[in-house]
Amino acid sequence: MTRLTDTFAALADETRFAIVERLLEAGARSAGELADVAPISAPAISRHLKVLREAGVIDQRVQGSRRIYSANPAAIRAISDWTVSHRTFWEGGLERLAKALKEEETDNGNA
Amino acid sequence: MTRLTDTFAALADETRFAIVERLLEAGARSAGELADVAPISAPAISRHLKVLREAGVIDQRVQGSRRIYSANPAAIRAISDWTVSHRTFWEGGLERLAKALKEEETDNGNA
DNA sequence: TTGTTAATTAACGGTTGTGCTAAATAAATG
DNA sequence: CATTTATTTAGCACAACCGTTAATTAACAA
Repeated sequence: MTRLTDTFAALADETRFAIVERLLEAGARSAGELADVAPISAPAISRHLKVLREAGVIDQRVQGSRRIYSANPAAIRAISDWTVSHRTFWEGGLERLAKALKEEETDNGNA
Repeated sequence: MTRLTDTFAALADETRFAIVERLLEAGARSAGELADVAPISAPAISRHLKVLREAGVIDQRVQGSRRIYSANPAAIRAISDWTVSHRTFWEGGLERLAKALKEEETDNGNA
């Protein structure tokens, strides 16, 4: 189990956050396909991927000469769980969550 | 509007995370009352509070010679909103969320 | 106004993070 | 087998982060 602070540290960098968002929205991608998230060198991207991987935010699988990365659901869920554990503080009532849930049930569209 | 990466950066430090958790769980506290979250000097705590404040994670109000700090609901909500915006990725179905919500409705206890 | 308490700011040093270029590794291709 | 492509590792520089002690600011109390 990685600490939540490590997860936050991994997501605290704009480039890494952009990488994770890309993986969340577009699905698994190779290192090369993630190169355009920021105007930095390939080695810099590679190191960001390493940081994310070591924090457990993304997973890696090797496919030939490519390394395919994907977001780790558990990491995002851990963050969500933390906010939920304090939900009564930041959310006055249940209306908003209930409404969102209801919309999903009927709507069933994606983000 | 603060960027989410700034919020994550603020919460990426163990001491700052502990401060925020204390404020979330125990409510508003003065700087002095937060001193015991970590075995570090008062100036160190003070600077962490400044980082959290500048990131919009906590609010400060002055009361005589004390500075009273409190968690900013909007910051936590922003994190929650982000996870929710990607919920379909990390949450296979709605069962878990629906269950948690249902428990809250009847139970209504806190964390 | 003198002293005490609460908290911050200033100045310094050590560690960590992030970028670069160059080099290395490993698979795919001719 | 030589070359190209994909990606990482190595080594270096610079900026940011975090802790400390000393000094400062502000409110409170005698």
